[in-house]
Amino acid sequence: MSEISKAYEPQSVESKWYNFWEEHGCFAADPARVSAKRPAYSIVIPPPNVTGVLTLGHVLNNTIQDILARKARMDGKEVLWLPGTDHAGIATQNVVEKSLKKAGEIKHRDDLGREALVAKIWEWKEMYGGIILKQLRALGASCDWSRTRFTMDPEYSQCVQKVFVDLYKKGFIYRGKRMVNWCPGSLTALSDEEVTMKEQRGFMYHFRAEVVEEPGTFLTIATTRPETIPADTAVAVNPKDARYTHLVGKHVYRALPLDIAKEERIIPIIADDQVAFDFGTGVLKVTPAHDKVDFEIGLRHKLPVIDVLTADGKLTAVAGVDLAGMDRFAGRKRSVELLESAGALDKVEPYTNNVGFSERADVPIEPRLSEQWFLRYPSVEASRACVGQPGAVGVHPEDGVGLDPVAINSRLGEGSMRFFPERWAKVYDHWMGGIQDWCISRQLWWGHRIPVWYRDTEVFCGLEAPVGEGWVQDMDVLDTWFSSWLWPFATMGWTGDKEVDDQNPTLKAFYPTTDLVTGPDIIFFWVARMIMGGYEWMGEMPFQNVYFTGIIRDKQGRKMSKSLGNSPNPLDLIAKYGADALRFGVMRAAPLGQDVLFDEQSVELGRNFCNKLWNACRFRQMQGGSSEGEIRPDLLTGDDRWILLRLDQAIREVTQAFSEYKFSDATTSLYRFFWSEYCDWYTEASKAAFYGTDEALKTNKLAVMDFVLGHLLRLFHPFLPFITEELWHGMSFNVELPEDQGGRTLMFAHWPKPLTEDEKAYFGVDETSEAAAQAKYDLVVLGRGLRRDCKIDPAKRVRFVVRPVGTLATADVEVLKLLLNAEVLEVVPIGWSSDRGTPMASNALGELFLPLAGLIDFGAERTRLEKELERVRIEVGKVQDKLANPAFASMVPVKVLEEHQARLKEWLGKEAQLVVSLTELPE
RNA sequence: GGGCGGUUGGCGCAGUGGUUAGCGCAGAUGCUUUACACGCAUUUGGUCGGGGGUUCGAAUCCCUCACCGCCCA
Repeated sequence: MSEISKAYEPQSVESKWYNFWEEHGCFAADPARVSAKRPAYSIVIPPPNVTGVLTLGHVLNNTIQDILARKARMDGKEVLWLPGTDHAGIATQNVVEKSLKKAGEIKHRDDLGREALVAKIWEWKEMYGGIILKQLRALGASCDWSRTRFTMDPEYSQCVQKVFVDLYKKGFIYRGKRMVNWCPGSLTALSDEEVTMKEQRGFMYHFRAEVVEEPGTFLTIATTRPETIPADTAVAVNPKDARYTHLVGKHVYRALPLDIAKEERIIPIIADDQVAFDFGTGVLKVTPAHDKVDFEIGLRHKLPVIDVLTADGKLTAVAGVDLAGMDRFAGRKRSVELLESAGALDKVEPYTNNVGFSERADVPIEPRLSEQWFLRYPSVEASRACVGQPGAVGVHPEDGVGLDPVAINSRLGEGSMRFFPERWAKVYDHWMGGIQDWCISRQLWWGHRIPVWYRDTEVFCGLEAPVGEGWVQDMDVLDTWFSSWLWPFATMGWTGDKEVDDQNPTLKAFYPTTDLVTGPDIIFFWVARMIMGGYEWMGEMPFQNVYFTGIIRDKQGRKMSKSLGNSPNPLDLIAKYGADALRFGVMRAAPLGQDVLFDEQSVELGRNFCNKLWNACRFRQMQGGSSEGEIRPDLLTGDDRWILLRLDQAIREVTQAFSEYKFSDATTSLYRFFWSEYCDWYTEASKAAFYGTDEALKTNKLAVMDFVLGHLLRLFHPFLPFITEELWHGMSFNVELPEDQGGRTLMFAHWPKPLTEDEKAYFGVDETSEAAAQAKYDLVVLGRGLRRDCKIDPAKRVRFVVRPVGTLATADVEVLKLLLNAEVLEVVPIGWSSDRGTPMASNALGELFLPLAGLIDFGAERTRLEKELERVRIEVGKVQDKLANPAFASMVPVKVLEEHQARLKEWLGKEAQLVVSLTELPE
């Protein structure tokens, strides 16, 4: 740092150091280095979609991971941060299909056929896939790129197949014709987790159906989906519903379709407990083909199933000529018209209900009967038990009643896995408690093909196609999450062959992983399933701690979205402000457990912060001298001792914040220490020495500064990796350190430790020295206030007089003088008295006078003093009232009582002083 | 309907029984003071969502209501 620019310029610095780290293998994890003295630390990245580009959500998530990884390296751990991407079945296939259509290459995927399309997607993936991993480098992510994995790597695919076959053989996987969530947009089945409920404003249609056995009697039925009337195979009432019991067992004419003869539209009136009295008219139309509940009713009553919808959500000929070929929503309108024309429509009311939407395609899902593969989850008990419940002692809300405490604890786990924030453990436990089988087959082409083959009635499940002629492989692929749930070990070279895996050094060293950082929105999709997968195949949980980030929103609290255009491109922000600025800005705004309101201003603040750090080091450099000086305790000033104690405090706070995953707390502590304490007070005060002539004092102060800055850069490194590395070298803090402990790079410098008692004694720092310095700075603030109140030009250097309670060291006098911008600071003994009416302020250090030799406006001074007196008297009153309460004195702890008495004394002292000042003030 | 989270100065937050309720941003005023105007100094804003209770003492604990958000049905 021979020539230092006035402002920090991140662009060249960032690429320089990132390349340096990569070239020197700083991110590489080596299991051979793991030992008792060098424990392993590992994180697997939540693999972004291979089609993904960096968003602020990724910035938040990956900055946290990088901070954790870098902190762990400084703690002397062997760190593996394993990166990679997810093939993301539906999303990727959609993206590529769309781009092919746009390019005019195809009109429909059938134009290419399965094999050719998959080949095209691979081509696309090789060309554009994984851009996001390159973007993560710009953020400073210290991933071990040599271990980058993709969920469709050959080895990874092998894992997926093995797991399927294993579960099949264990009886956890079965195939069946069931009601599933069908996405008419993507033409595939979805799992329950991929369906999100959305409130929809629609209508409740009331229509009449005539009772066959009692002509002229009508049942009124309420429905939101009249287009499915042609698929009704019964109407149902509650058996206890007195309004309808007499009709049970009779029949009605189904209202639609109209082109079929009435006699062919007769359906039974049945009784079923599922029917709610108070919903609609209490009469439910039963449509087994198009509703989950109705399907179950249909099973119970052996009703036929009539399917009137195609895969892409159009009505079939079965729905009648009037509706055939129409889209389901157009069909809804049309069916209402038909009911009306037939005189069967009773009334239409606005109605708001929740409709399941396909998460990917954002269209309403269609419950649909189809042949799919399902998984009964394995290792559920262990997975549910391992997550520590908040306050997990006592009774479980659902079924803990009557269990003895030991049983409850083993059921709920001793919290061997921890969630941050803790409350997600409850959500997890609740879901695990009501877990439903997982529909794992998808009617897509991009993904892991299901390893099952058919020949006539034969079914074969295995890693390889069975020998013999005529076998046809299942057409479907597996849900993407069926590969993601193996991520923590499949990425580490797991094979499923125990003997081989036991010899796998990566697995041995780094599994289970230490931390997982992800969003709570995929707690069921991914986190829960990984836990079950971990137990099932590794016999252990896959991670020890799970940190759930918040959701990034704009400053108005809205979610980031493309359509709103409120989602800034992180790369633009990095180009404008620097990666460190972005990281710091985001982390400062992201408290544990809360959504992050993002504002570009916070990145600007990060930029300003980096610039301040840059300039603080620049100031130190400008004072000259080597950076290897030893601190001489005998030469320490009050300011030096104070900043050493503040540093100690900052180290404690930041380290503590890390242990609780409270990153915004850590940034707050760092911000306060560096800006408010080190810059505003210590650096400013140091100028008194640097502008002076005491060379020994100067040299010692430089040593203190280097000590503090050296620690400071380490504390900042996980948050601001680039600028800290640049300064670390620029300040030559690396020079005397061993190569692997900060000599080559700050990345491996040791994390700072708080001062030991011995060190404190050596430096002579204690609470007294801290309080003394604090009082000095307080007095400066009071003195500046006097200047302001007396309307003295800030640039004007004036005379101050200080009357200290004890003794004031020369260095302290110099500091006071400088910080007060005083021409002269006269120290006077206790007996000294000022001219009448001299403005004065006092605190624990002593009294400070601003003699103005007749320049003062006595009226203004009187107002100032009276205002102050009023404030002080209010406080005196408050404390007196408390102490006057007999219950207070008798019940309160001694410590609190003494504290109040001391406080009263202090206030009374101030009051007396003000009274004196006022009486002395000339009229 | 059930569960969870939130409500503290204009904005974002900290503060889980004992101070004069803090911090950052924004605002105001004044400063091109030789580290930094991406800066410095000073400074204005709050009866801690409403009500009730426990306590010598409540932003903090309990009850209740209201509003906002998320998840599950």
